[in-house]
Amino acid sequence: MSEPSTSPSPSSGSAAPPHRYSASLANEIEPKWQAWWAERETFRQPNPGEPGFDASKPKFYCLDMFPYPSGAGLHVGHPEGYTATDILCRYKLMNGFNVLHPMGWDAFGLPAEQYAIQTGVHPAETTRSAIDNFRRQLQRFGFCYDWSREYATIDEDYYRWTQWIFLKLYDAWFDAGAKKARPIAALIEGLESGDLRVGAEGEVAYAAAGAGGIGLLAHDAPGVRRWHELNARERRAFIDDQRLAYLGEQTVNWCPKLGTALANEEVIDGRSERGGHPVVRTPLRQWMFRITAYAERLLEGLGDLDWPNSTKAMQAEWIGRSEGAEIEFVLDVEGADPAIDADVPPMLRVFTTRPDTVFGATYMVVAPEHPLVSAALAKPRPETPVDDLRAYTDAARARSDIERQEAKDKTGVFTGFYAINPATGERIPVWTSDYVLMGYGSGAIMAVPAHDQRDFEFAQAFGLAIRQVVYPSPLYPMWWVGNHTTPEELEGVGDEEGWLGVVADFMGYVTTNEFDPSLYHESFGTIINRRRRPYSDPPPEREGLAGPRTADTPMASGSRRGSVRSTWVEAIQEMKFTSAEDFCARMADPIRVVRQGEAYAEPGRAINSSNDAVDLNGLPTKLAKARAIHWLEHSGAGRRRINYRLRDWLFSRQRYWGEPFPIVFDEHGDHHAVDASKLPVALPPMDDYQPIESDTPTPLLGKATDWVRTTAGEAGVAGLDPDAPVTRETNTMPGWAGSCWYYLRYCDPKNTERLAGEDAERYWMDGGVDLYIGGAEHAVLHLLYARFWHQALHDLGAVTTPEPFTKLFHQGMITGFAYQRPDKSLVPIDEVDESGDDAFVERATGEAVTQVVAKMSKSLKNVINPDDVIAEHGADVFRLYEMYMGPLEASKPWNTRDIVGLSRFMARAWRLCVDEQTGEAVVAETADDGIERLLHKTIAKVGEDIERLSFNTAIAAMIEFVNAASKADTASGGRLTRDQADRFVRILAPFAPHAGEELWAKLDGPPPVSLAGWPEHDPAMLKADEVEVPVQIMGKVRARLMMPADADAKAMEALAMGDERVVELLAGKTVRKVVAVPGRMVNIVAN
RNA sequence: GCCGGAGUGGCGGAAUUGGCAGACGCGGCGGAUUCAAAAUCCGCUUCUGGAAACAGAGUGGGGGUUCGAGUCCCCCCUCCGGCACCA
Repeated sequence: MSEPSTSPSPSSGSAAPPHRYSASLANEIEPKWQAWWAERETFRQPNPGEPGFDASKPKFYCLDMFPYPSGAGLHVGHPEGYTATDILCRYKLMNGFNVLHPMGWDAFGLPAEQYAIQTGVHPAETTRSAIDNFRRQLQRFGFCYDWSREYATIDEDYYRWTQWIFLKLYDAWFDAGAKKARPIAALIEGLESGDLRVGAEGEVAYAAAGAGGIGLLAHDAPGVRRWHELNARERRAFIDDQRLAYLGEQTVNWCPKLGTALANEEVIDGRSERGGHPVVRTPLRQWMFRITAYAERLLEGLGDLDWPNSTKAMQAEWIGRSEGAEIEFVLDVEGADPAIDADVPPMLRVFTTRPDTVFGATYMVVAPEHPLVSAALAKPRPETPVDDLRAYTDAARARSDIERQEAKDKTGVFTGFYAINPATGERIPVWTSDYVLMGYGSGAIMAVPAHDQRDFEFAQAFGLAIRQVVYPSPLYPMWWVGNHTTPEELEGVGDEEGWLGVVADFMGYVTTNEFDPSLYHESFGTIINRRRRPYSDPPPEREGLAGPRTADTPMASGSRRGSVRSTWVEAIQEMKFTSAEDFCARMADPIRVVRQGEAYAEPGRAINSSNDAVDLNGLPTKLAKARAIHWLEHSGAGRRRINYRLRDWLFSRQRYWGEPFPIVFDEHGDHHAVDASKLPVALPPMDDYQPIESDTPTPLLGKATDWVRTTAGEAGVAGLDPDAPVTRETNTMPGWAGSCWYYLRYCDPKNTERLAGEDAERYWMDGGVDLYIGGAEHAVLHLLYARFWHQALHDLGAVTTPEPFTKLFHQGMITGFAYQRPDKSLVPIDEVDESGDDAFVERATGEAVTQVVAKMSKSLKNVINPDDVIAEHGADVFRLYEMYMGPLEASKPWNTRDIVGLSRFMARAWRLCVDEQTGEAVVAETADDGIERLLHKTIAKVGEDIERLSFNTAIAAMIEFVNAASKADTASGGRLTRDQADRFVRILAPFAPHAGEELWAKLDGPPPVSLAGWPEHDPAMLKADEVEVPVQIMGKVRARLMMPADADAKAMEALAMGDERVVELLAGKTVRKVVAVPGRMVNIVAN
């Protein structure tokens, strides 16, 4: 293979050696090697079945979150993650992997469209030029992407398959019995054969229900109909309602400023995630994805993923699984006129996580949007305050989400209705209040003011009854111990929560020590530790991942604040015992221990909870719940139920710059799919992007009238008369659509038959994407949507793996410095002067400001442009600096001053191998043993550190090696032998690939070094014969002795005890114990 | 309030399994080289006391377990990210 020639770098200063490593040298060799790689397609990775593919190698699919190519160009944050994956990929290549490392463009999106609105330039034009700029910038970093796989989501060849996936989900339903998606055809088959029937509320009824899982509707449930009992319209409506992609009338988040509706996930604090514009709620008929059907699987699937805890927790929280019960409260309409009350629903169905507190439900609340409120307004009850109620519901509807969240005080109005509490038989009032949300559960609650803080505040505000039905669990055994002393009675209380032993110790403590309330915290710690048994809170009842959270699970909680234990400690602190007698006497009084003015929402023991059919009294909350549910199911008043916070995913946008839906509507308004063979449905050209001003959200594509009005034949709809007039769907897909499956397309980006060839998909996606690196801002949105599509596609046989991303990693944000005035306001960096040692003053005022870390922003003038940094230092130094700043996952400030350290390192490394005068390789004849050992150690360390993405320590190890080698004897002409330099350059190359290639070429290695093997290391060389061992006396290091590395504990002890200084220090003391850890240290205990 | 993280020199950070705290880099100080500067090279650089040897303190604070704790346990504080009237 030929080696590109390097001309001597132009001398910048008169004295600088001609071949010194410098920015100008870097800017010369870097583009040269980039061109070399591109020309030879060094990083082109063939697919299975293609020439050059080696099936004997293992695969490694390493994915970066592809960027949205903005007009502003690359930010320093982009190359952080990209450099990390690049180093790892190069390392894997050197270790004999087939590496898939692709890059592409997430190119549909709002910024390009907004720019088009302002300037009239077509979004495709601005996007294409932004892509060219991004590509240029990324290539300047020398990343080893397989550019032959590049594509953009706006390519028709790509979004054709995005539309295809939409149709796949459109043509599928979620079979709750099988817990997976199946084709619509299977649903129709099931209905026609009679296996499936149609429920009263449009659900699927199963023959096997009852024996099967929870929530399945049985054939014999009330109102269930057979398929043949439905007419054609009903059948169509039923089927359309079952689709994974369905048209739903929803209250949507409409953002007038952006001119589009947004998904729940895109709305934060009542404002749009992008741009922070106000969002209002308005009803709209929109395409939705039935992601809620996958709630359980999306949650369960998290357990097996190697993802950051925070991200798993956020997804779990977003899915929001709650276990509890559904309870029916019959409305008390006795004595009312049946004719008038025909429209009133017979009962209120509520969801609760605390069925054990049903005896404490003293009133009910429905959301202002609840049908019962409309019923109360239409046909008022005798007690209904009609005017107040109307005023309240009107106000609640007008209130934006922001205002709702800001309101603290509980407000509400009585509806005039009463319901019967199924546990107590009491007649309880039904109120409406906006603290109950229509979108969660059934929009109605049973209120238990004694044990729910919100209900408590509401009851206080309106003078409603409060009944305590739970006694604080931690105090319950203490209270019991205070009153019952016989072993039999203690037995009776049960100790399944593990409290009694600790209570016994605490009793011992309070009876033998003086009381000091301020020491309660410490004494608990002491007691718990003295018992030497793992202390555990009652098993978690919180929603989240399945299974107990122990220290071994990735979800283990670091914080125990707010736990039952904290409640206990707080309650005891507040009681301020003064003596042991006081303790025993007051623990006997249950009322004293409940804090005033607050609901007790923690687990405890049930009290005041029994009727003729069920008795919960004395049961711990967990058991009380189970018994309450058992009773509800038997009495028919309710059933066990799992509720999710997750809502269906709103998929329609009213914008231009997105994928069109492959859907048309016929004259009846029924929707039809465009035939898959007729895809893509191309985005029509337009030159007017102004949003349509309208009270009702109107899609922009409506302006393309020639495109919208077409015929079934023209649009490619099978099953309709080709001449039948149809109108196209004018909404477009959101930006998430393209990024939901892009990782699949990389497997086989040119395939025209499938979204990716089967062999390619099976090979690269085997076990999922091996490593996915990107920002934590996508923790919920992109990563949840992509998992949903993937799981659905897996069900439907389009992909082979159940989860897309096996290992996920978030790189931290690169921040910048800013300066803060005493009042905490920030000052741009160009308005600040340094006034001595790390002190800063604001130029305008002369006042002192302090340096703080802040997000890079235009207003703070602290944005770093990667192009500038490369011009000043070169890409290799840039890469090294970003990797050396700190742990990849940490957010770190860019400090321009620090980069020079990596420049110096590169120069030293270069000088280690190259004569700065001649530019020739300089090598020693003989190897220095110490350097050889250090090289082995460094090779091992760098390899391990790359594997665990600890690039900062890997670089530190290489710096150490270069520093040590630079100091080595130079008598033989060089510091490293050719063989040593060869090995060092190979480990340096993944980090600084251009300099790596250049040095490799100088050392006569055949390029590219990128495909040379990773050097071996000999584990025997990592061990020294003699090690320095610290000798501690009472835990303090008092001496350091050289000892044989393989000395055993006895020998070490003897050596330590024989040391002069140790003998001196031990004079007059008795040696109690000696602990010697071979190869580590010796500790002598003496007094 | 809830969930997830973090807190170590002047600064960025290291310490992988409970075993020498501060690797490595920046900055600073001193020196060599130079007419001079840059660059480069060498030495020192946690704090306190001391000329030094050395002694004491030290990983946000308080307690505990252990021969030994930055690391494990308990309590508290601060900061960052996320969620939030979710029944």
